Amino acid sequence: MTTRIQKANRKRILDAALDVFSAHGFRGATLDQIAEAAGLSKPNLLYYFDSKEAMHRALLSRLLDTWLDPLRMLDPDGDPQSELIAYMRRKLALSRDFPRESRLFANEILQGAPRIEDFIRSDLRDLVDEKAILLRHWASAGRIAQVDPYHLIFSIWALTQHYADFSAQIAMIRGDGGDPLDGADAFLVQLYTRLLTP
Amino acid sequence: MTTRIQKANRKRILDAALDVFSAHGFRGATLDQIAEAAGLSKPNLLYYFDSKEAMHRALLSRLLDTWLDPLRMLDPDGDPQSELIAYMRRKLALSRDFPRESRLFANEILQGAPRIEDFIRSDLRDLVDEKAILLRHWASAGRIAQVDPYHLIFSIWALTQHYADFSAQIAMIRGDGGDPLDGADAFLVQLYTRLLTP
DNA sequence: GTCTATACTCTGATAGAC
DNA sequence: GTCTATCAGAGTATAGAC
Repeated sequence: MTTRIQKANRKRILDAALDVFSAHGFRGATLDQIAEAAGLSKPNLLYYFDSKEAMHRALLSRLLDTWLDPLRMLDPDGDPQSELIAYMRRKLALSRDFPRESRLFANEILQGAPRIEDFIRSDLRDLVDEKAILLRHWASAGRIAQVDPYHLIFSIWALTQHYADFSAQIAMIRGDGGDPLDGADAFLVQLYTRLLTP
Repeated sequence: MTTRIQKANRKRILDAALDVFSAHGFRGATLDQIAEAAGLSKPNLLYYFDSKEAMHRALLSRLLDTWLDPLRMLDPDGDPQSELIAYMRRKLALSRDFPRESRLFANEILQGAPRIEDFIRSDLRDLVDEKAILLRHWASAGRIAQVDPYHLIFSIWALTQHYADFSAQIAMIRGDGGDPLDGADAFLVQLYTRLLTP
């Protein structure tokens, strides 16, 4: 039987591991750092997770489990332009609310996506292909401008995730006090409104 | 005296180190991998560079030395819209021609920019501030649309660097055969033309 | 369940022969 | 200049007491 304490400890460990993995990558992270951040001893970490890899896998699978949701929600029956702007906003909200998860993902891709290659080639690719067809329909029906659907999706990923993945740079340029995402929503709405209007 | 052979070996080592550092980050990279990629023994690497850090520093300083050039070239006396699109294209060309350098930079920022913080807070920040003023002038003179100058610059970074930093993902989604940047130029010209036209 | 102590591997760096 | 051999430290993981 799994107690409340066990659940709470697993949660604490994963939260600490997310801190460390997202900031240093898989190899750059050490169990010492994670133990320190979790307030537990190193062997105790390994009582809850079989290995460092197991922690990382747990984080990734938790992330991938919901990574597709924003794009999935793109409604074929909605207003095309509003739907796309709403999708962009859902992705931007993820960067605001879950920047560590975004950086964890970015680290994986930067390193050639060794641990999530299967996910990208199957689930993600299928979903993107499906939505690309939808975007093409919308474009040829004159409901949005003629744009390449794949680059349109990539652009939303690039622009929204940038605020999480490169937040260190943004903070250093804009002054560390304010919110790095300040004004991002208005700018991106303006950008996609102008891009998509037929 | 420095021989041709020494110069050539230093070059080989830096090239191999760029491969490894850009793919695995500083901590994730090992001297064994670099030695293997360079075709030299591990101690021989350390004959040419004092330490692993020294190799990394050499790569970063070489990179930062030219990192500002594309933005610097933004000409206050040119046509605003053409100048900005030309800037975007220079950045996109960097992603095409020097993807490893882009990933090296991305790795640094993801990890909080510990080694290039000074550069960002001084040189980069000053340049961005200077160009932001220029963009504001252009906007209030009605020569480009009213857009936030900082977010405009960030968007160019995000969109162009994405093609280098996330190329693994793009290749897996679009099919590994073709050039990940195929169609990117046309899409981005379309995007910025629509965004910037007053 | 949690800790101390420790085994064992990997990695950065050095010594010294050639 | 380049290599083989090796050291010292860090890092993951396990053993075993409590």
